[in-house]
Amino acid sequence: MSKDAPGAANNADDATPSTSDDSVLRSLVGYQVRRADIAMRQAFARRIGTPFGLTPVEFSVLVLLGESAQLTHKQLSEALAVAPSNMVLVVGRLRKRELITRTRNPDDGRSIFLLLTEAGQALRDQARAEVERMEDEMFAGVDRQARAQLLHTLRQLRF
Amino acid sequence: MSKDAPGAANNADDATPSTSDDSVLRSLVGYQVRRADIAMRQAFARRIGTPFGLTPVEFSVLVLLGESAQLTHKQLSEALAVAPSNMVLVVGRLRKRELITRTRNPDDGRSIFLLLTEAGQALRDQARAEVERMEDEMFAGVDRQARAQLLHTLRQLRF
DNA sequence: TATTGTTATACTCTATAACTATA
DNA sequence: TATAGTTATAGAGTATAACAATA
Repeated sequence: MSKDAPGAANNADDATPSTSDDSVLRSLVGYQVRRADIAMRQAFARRIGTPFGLTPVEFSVLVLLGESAQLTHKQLSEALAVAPSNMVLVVGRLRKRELITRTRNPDDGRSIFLLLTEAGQALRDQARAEVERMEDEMFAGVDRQARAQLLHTLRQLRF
Repeated sequence: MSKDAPGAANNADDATPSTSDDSVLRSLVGYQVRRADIAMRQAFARRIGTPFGLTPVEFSVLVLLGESAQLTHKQLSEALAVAPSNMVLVVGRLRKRELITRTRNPDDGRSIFLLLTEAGQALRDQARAEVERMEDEMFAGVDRQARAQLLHTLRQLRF
Protein backbone atom coordinates (compact mmCIF):
# COMPACT_ATOMS: atom_id res chain seq x y z
CA MET A 1 0.00 0.00 0.00
CA SER A 2 2.13 2.81 1.25
CA LYS A 3 5.26 2.97 -0.85
CA ASP A 4 7.40 3.20 2.27
CA ALA A 5 9.87 5.63 0.70
CA PRO A 6 12.83 3.30 0.31
CA GLY A 7 15.30 6.05 -0.53
CA ALA A 8 18.66 5.46 -2.15
CA ALA A 9 20.79 2.65 -0.77
CA ASN A 10 23.82 3.93 1.09
CA ASN A 11 27.34 3.18 0.04
CA ALA A 12 29.48 1.55 2.70
CA ASP A 13 31.63 4.66 3.03
CA ASP A 14 28.71 7.01 2.94
CA ALA A 15 28.50 9.76 5.51
CA THR A 16 25.05 8.48 6.49
CA PRO A 17 25.53 4.84 7.39
CA SER A 18 22.81 2.55 8.61
CA THR A 19 20.76 4.67 10.96
CA SER A 20 17.44 4.10 12.64
CA ASP A 21 15.76 5.03 9.36
CA ASP A 22 16.53 1.56 8.06
CA SER A 23 15.98 -0.21 11.32
CA VAL A 24 13.10 -2.25 12.63
CA LEU A 25 12.82 0.62 15.07
CA ARG A 26 11.10 2.34 12.19
CA SER A 27 8.12 0.04 12.55
CA LEU A 28 7.79 0.37 16.32
CA VAL A 29 5.08 2.79 17.32
CA GLY A 30 6.79 3.65 20.59
CA TYR A 31 9.91 4.73 18.74
CA GLN A 32 8.08 6.85 16.17
CA VAL A 33 5.90 8.46 18.82
CA ARG A 34 8.97 9.35 20.82
CA ARG A 35 10.70 10.91 17.80
CA ALA A 36 7.58 12.90 16.99
CA ASP A 37 7.32 14.06 20.59
CA ILE A 38 10.93 15.24 20.60
CA ALA A 39 10.46 17.06 17.31
CA MET A 40 7.26 18.75 18.38
CA ARG A 41 8.66 19.79 21.74
CA GLN A 42 11.67 21.34 20.04
CA ALA A 43 9.42 23.19 17.63
CA PHE A 44 7.23 24.30 20.53
CA ALA A 45 10.23 25.62 22.44
CA ARG A 46 11.36 27.63 19.42
CA ARG A 47 7.97 28.93 18.30
CA ILE A 48 6.10 29.35 21.59
CA GLY A 49 8.43 28.60 24.49
CA THR A 50 11.05 31.24 23.83
CA PRO A 51 8.86 34.03 22.43
CA PHE A 52 6.04 33.70 24.97
CA GLY A 53 7.98 32.24 27.90
CA LEU A 54 5.74 29.19 28.18
CA THR A 55 6.49 25.51 28.67
CA PRO A 56 4.11 22.98 27.12
CA VAL A 57 2.52 22.33 30.50
CA GLU A 58 2.11 26.03 31.24
CA PHE A 59 0.50 26.50 27.84
CA SER A 60 -1.86 23.59 28.52
CA VAL A 61 -2.85 25.10 31.86
CA LEU A 62 -3.72 28.39 30.17
CA VAL A 63 -5.81 26.58 27.57
CA LEU A 64 -7.71 24.54 30.15
CA LEU A 65 -8.35 27.57 32.36
CA GLY A 66 -9.47 29.48 29.30
CA GLU A 67 -12.20 26.92 28.72
CA SER A 68 -13.23 26.15 32.28
CA ALA A 69 -12.78 28.83 34.88
CA GLN A 70 -12.33 27.79 38.48
CA LEU A 71 -10.37 24.61 38.03
CA THR A 72 -8.32 23.48 41.02
CA HIS A 73 -4.71 22.34 41.29
CA LYS A 74 -5.92 18.77 41.58
CA GLN A 75 -8.06 18.94 38.46
CA LEU A 76 -5.22 20.41 36.44
CA SER A 77 -2.84 17.90 37.89
CA GLU A 78 -5.00 14.98 36.80
CA ALA A 79 -5.92 16.39 33.42
CA LEU A 80 -2.29 16.96 32.47
CA ALA A 81 -0.69 13.99 34.26
CA VAL A 82 1.53 16.23 36.34
CA ALA A 83 2.14 15.41 40.00
CA PRO A 84 0.26 17.75 42.38
CA SER A 85 3.52 18.89 43.95
CA ASN A 86 4.82 19.92 40.55
CA MET A 87 1.58 21.59 39.51
CA VAL A 88 2.03 23.94 42.46
CA LEU A 89 5.28 25.14 40.91
CA VAL A 90 3.73 25.54 37.45
CA VAL A 91 0.80 27.53 38.80
CA GLY A 92 3.16 29.54 40.99
CA ARG A 93 5.15 30.69 37.97
CA LEU A 94 2.00 31.72 36.09
CA ARG A 95 0.70 33.51 39.17
CA LYS A 96 3.91 35.45 39.64
CA ARG A 97 3.48 36.70 36.06
CA GLU A 98 -0.11 37.65 36.92
CA LEU A 99 -1.53 35.40 34.21
CA ILE A 100 -3.82 33.63 36.69
CA THR A 101 -5.39 34.50 40.03
CA ARG A 102 -6.73 32.43 42.92
CA THR A 103 -10.01 32.49 44.85
CA ARG A 104 -10.85 30.14 47.67
CA ASN A 105 -13.58 27.59 47.05
CA PRO A 106 -16.39 28.85 49.34
CA ASP A 107 -17.81 25.33 49.66
CA ASP A 108 -14.54 23.57 50.52
CA GLY A 109 -11.77 25.44 52.26
CA ARG A 110 -9.16 22.92 51.14
CA SER A 111 -9.29 23.70 47.46
CA ILE A 112 -8.57 26.85 45.50
CA PHE A 113 -10.15 27.96 42.25
CA LEU A 114 -7.77 29.19 39.58
CA LEU A 115 -8.78 31.76 37.01
CA LEU A 116 -7.20 33.40 33.98
CA THR A 117 -6.52 37.14 34.18
CA GLU A 118 -7.05 39.31 31.13
CA ALA A 119 -3.34 39.15 30.47
CA GLY A 120 -3.57 35.38 30.77
CA GLN A 121 -6.39 35.24 28.26
CA ALA A 122 -4.51 37.44 25.83
CA LEU A 123 -1.34 35.35 26.09
CA ARG A 124 -3.34 32.15 25.73
CA ASP A 125 -4.97 33.42 22.53
CA GLN A 126 -1.66 34.44 20.98
CA ALA A 127 0.09 31.23 21.96
CA ARG A 128 -2.74 29.03 20.80
CA ALA A 129 -2.86 30.70 17.41
CA GLU A 130 0.88 30.21 17.05
CA VAL A 131 0.64 26.54 18.06
CA GLU A 132 -1.94 25.97 15.36
CA ARG A 133 0.20 27.71 12.75
CA MET A 134 3.15 25.59 13.87
CA GLU A 135 1.25 22.33 13.53
CA ASP A 136 -0.09 23.35 10.14
CA GLU A 137 3.46 23.88 8.96
CA MET A 138 4.80 20.68 10.47
CA PHE A 139 2.04 18.71 8.76
CA ALA A 140 2.15 20.70 5.55
CA GLY A 141 2.70 17.55 3.47
CA VAL A 142 -0.07 15.59 5.18
CA ASP A 143 -3.65 15.83 4.02
CA ARG A 144 -6.20 16.81 6.63
CA GLN A 145 -7.87 13.43 6.58
CA ALA A 146 -4.64 11.68 7.53
CA ARG A 147 -4.00 14.24 10.22
CA ALA A 148 -7.45 13.69 11.68
CA GLN A 149 -6.91 9.96 11.61
CA LEU A 150 -3.59 10.40 13.40
CA LEU A 151 -5.40 12.08 16.28
CA HIS A 152 -8.11 9.45 16.24
CA THR A 153 -5.68 6.54 16.36
CA LEU A 154 -3.55 8.07 19.09
CA ARG A 155 -6.63 8.53 21.23
CA GLN A 156 -7.46 4.83 20.89
CA LEU A 157 -4.27 3.82 22.65
CA ARG A 158 -4.97 1.59 25.65
CA PHE A 159 -2.97 2.32 28.72
CA MET B 1 -13.49 27.78 11.32
CA SER B 2 -12.76 25.17 13.94
CA LYS B 3 -16.01 24.62 15.81
CA ASP B 4 -14.26 24.82 19.16
CA ALA B 5 -15.69 21.52 20.43
CA PRO B 6 -18.29 22.82 22.84
CA GLY B 7 -19.13 19.47 24.44
CA ALA B 8 -21.79 19.09 27.11
CA ALA B 9 -21.71 21.64 29.88
CA ASN B 10 -20.60 20.15 33.16
CA ASN B 11 -22.48 20.56 36.40
CA ALA B 12 -20.52 22.44 39.00
CA ASP B 13 -20.53 19.48 41.38
CA ASP B 14 -19.69 16.86 38.78
CA ALA B 15 -16.99 14.38 39.72
CA THR B 16 -15.48 14.64 36.23
CA PRO B 17 -15.27 18.32 35.50
CA SER B 18 -13.95 19.66 32.28
CA THR B 19 -10.69 17.82 31.73
CA SER B 20 -8.38 17.80 28.78
CA ASP B 21 -10.68 15.21 27.18
CA ASP B 22 -13.13 17.96 26.36
CA SER B 23 -10.52 20.58 25.63
CA VAL B 24 -9.18 21.95 22.41
CA LEU B 25 -6.01 20.29 23.60
CA ARG B 26 -7.67 17.16 22.29
CA SER B 27 -7.27 18.41 18.75
CA LEU B 28 -3.63 19.45 19.09
CA VAL B 29 -1.25 16.88 17.67
CA GLY B 30 1.55 17.91 20.02
CA TYR B 31 -0.65 17.23 23.03
CA GLN B 32 -1.86 13.84 21.81
CA VAL B 33 1.63 12.77 20.80
CA ARG B 34 2.92 13.68 24.23
CA ARG B 35 0.16 11.73 25.96
CA ALA B 36 0.87 8.71 23.77
CA ASP B 37 4.58 8.99 24.49
CA ILE B 38 3.99 9.09 28.24
CA ALA B 39 1.65 6.09 28.04
CA MET B 40 4.03 4.04 25.91
CA ARG B 41 7.02 4.85 28.08
CA GLN B 42 5.13 3.79 31.18
CA ALA B 43 4.10 0.56 29.48
CA PHE B 44 7.68 0.02 28.31
CA ALA B 45 9.00 0.53 31.82
CA ARG B 46 6.57 -2.02 33.20
CA ARG B 47 6.85 -4.64 30.47
CA ILE B 48 10.49 -4.32 29.37
CA GLY B 49 12.27 -1.84 31.60
CA THR B 50 11.80 -3.58 34.91
CA PRO B 51 11.95 -7.23 33.79
CA PHE B 52 14.93 -6.83 31.45
CA GLY B 53 16.62 -3.85 33.06
CA LEU B 54 16.57 -1.78 29.87
CA THR B 55 15.69 1.85 29.21
CA PRO B 56 14.13 2.73 25.84
CA VAL B 57 17.44 4.10 24.60
CA GLU B 58 19.37 1.03 25.76
CA PHE B 59 16.84 -1.15 23.99
CA SER B 60 17.20 0.90 20.83
CA VAL B 61 20.99 0.56 20.96
CA LEU B 62 20.69 -3.22 21.20
CA VAL B 63 18.31 -3.28 18.23
CA LEU B 64 20.56 -1.10 16.06
CA LEU B 65 23.67 -3.10 16.94
CA GLY B 66 21.76 -6.28 16.22
CA GLU B 67 21.18 -5.09 12.67
CA SER B 68 24.47 -3.36 11.91
CA ALA B 69 27.53 -4.60 13.70
CA GLN B 70 30.39 -2.18 14.22
CA LEU B 71 28.49 1.02 14.75
CA THR B 72 30.34 3.78 16.60
CA HIS B 73 29.28 5.97 19.48
CA LYS B 74 28.79 8.82 17.07
CA GLN B 75 26.55 6.83 14.74
CA LEU B 76 24.39 5.65 17.62
CA SER B 77 24.31 9.14 19.03
CA GLU B 78 23.01 10.60 15.79
CA ALA B 79 20.59 7.80 15.01
CA LEU B 80 18.92 8.06 18.42
CA ALA B 81 19.23 11.81 18.96
CA VAL B 82 21.21 11.35 22.16
CA ALA B 83 24.15 13.65 22.89
CA PRO B 84 27.54 11.94 22.44
CA SER B 85 28.43 12.56 26.06
CA ASN B 86 25.27 10.79 27.17
CA MET B 87 25.71 7.92 24.72
CA VAL B 88 28.98 7.14 26.45
CA LEU B 89 27.04 6.49 29.66
CA VAL B 90 24.43 4.35 27.91
CA VAL B 91 27.07 2.23 26.19
CA GLY B 92 29.03 2.05 29.44
CA ARG B 93 26.10 0.49 31.26
CA LEU B 94 25.55 -2.08 28.52
CA ARG B 95 29.26 -2.89 28.49
CA LYS B 96 29.40 -3.40 32.24
CA ARG B 97 26.63 -5.99 31.81
CA GLU B 98 28.67 -7.59 29.02
CA LEU B 99 25.90 -7.09 26.47
CA ILE B 100 28.24 -5.32 24.06
CA THR B 101 31.99 -5.29 23.41
CA ARG B 102 34.35 -2.80 21.80
CA THR B 103 37.01 -3.15 19.13
CA ARG B 104 39.12 -0.32 17.85
CA ASN B 105 38.54 0.84 14.29
CA PRO B 106 41.76 -0.29 12.53
CA ASP B 107 41.42 2.47 9.93
CA ASP B 108 40.79 5.34 12.36
CA GLY B 109 42.16 5.21 15.88
CA ARG B 110 39.70 7.81 17.10
CA SER B 111 36.59 5.71 16.73
CA ILE B 112 35.51 2.46 18.33
CA PHE B 113 33.30 -0.24 16.86
CA LEU B 114 30.59 -1.57 19.13
CA LEU B 115 29.32 -5.12 18.83
CA LEU B 116 26.63 -7.22 20.48
CA THR B 117 27.77 -10.17 22.58
CA GLU B 118 25.78 -13.41 22.50
CA ALA B 119 24.14 -12.37 25.76
CA GLY B 120 23.33 -9.03 24.12
CA GLN B 121 21.75 -10.74 21.14
CA ALA B 122 19.69 -13.01 23.36
CA LEU B 123 18.44 -10.12 25.48
CA ARG B 124 17.68 -8.09 22.38
CA ASP B 125 15.56 -10.91 20.93
CA GLN B 126 13.59 -11.37 24.13
CA ALA B 127 13.04 -7.65 24.64
CA ARG B 128 12.05 -7.05 21.07
CA ALA B 129 9.49 -9.85 21.11
CA GLU B 130 8.02 -8.41 24.30
CA VAL B 131 7.88 -4.91 22.80
CA GLU B 132 5.92 -6.23 19.85
CA ARG B 133 3.51 -8.08 22.12
CA MET B 134 3.09 -4.91 24.15
CA GLU B 135 2.29 -2.78 21.12
CA ASP B 136 -0.14 -5.37 19.80
CA GLU B 137 -1.99 -5.19 23.10
CA MET B 138 -1.96 -1.42 23.31
CA PHE B 139 -3.38 -1.20 19.79
CA ALA B 140 -5.74 -4.13 20.19
CA GLY B 141 -8.75 -2.02 19.20
CA VAL B 142 -7.05 -0.48 16.17
CA ASP B 143 -7.09 -2.22 12.81
CA ARG B 144 -3.72 -2.87 11.22
CA GLN B 145 -4.34 -0.45 8.38
CA ALA B 146 -4.87 2.43 10.81
CA ARG B 147 -1.79 1.41 12.75
CA ALA B 148 0.29 1.38 9.59
CA GLN B 149 -1.06 4.78 8.64
CA LEU B 150 -0.19 6.10 12.10
CA LEU B 151 3.45 5.18 11.50
CA HIS B 152 3.35 6.62 8.01
CA THR B 153 1.91 9.94 9.13
CA LEU B 154 4.29 10.31 12.06
CA ARG B 155 7.20 9.79 9.69
CA GLN B 156 5.98 12.63 7.49
CA LEU B 157 6.42 15.16 10.27
CA ARG B 158 8.67 18.01 9.21
CA PHE B 159 11.16 19.17 11.78
C1' DT C 1 -9.39 9.23 58.80
C1' DA C 2 -9.10 11.22 54.03
C1' DT C 3 -8.16 15.02 50.91
C1' DT C 4 -5.99 19.53 49.06
C1' DG C 5 -2.37 22.10 48.76
C1' DT C 6 2.39 22.65 49.93
C1' DT C 7 7.54 22.10 50.87
C1' DA C 8 11.65 19.72 50.40
C1' DT C 9 14.25 16.44 48.17
C1' DA C 10 15.98 12.95 45.10
C1' DC C 11 16.39 11.05 40.77
C1' DT C 12 16.53 10.75 35.80
C1' DC C 13 17.26 13.00 31.26
C1' DT C 14 19.21 16.18 28.76
C1' DA C 15 22.57 19.95 27.48
C1' DT C 16 27.12 22.27 27.58
C1' DA C 17 31.90 22.98 28.17
C1' DA C 18 36.31 21.37 28.37
C1' DC C 19 39.84 17.83 27.90
C1' DT C 20 42.58 13.63 25.26
C1' DA C 21 43.99 11.24 21.48
C1' DT C 22 43.96 10.66 17.00
C1' DA C 23 43.64 12.42 12.27
C1' DT D 1 42.64 22.42 12.71
C1' DA D 2 39.06 19.16 13.05
C1' DT D 3 36.86 14.91 14.85
C1' DA D 4 35.65 10.79 18.26
C1' DG D 5 35.35 9.77 22.55
C1' DT D 6 35.29 11.10 27.31
C1' DT D 7 34.59 13.57 31.87
C1' DA D 8 32.31 16.66 34.78
C1' DT D 9 28.59 19.43 35.68
C1' DA D 10 24.42 22.07 35.43
C1' DG D 11 19.68 22.31 34.32
C1' DA D 12 14.90 20.75 33.52
C1' DG D 13 11.35 17.43 34.39
C1' DT D 14 9.55 14.13 37.17
C1' DA D 15 8.62 11.34 41.43
C1' DT D 16 8.23 10.60 46.52
C1' DA D 17 7.71 11.60 51.34
C1' DA D 18 6.13 14.34 54.84
C1' DC D 19 3.41 18.13 56.70
C1' DA D 20 -0.61 21.74 57.67
C1' DA D 21 -5.26 22.96 56.98
C1' DT D 22 -9.69 21.41 56.13
C1' DA D 23 -13.31 18.05 55.56
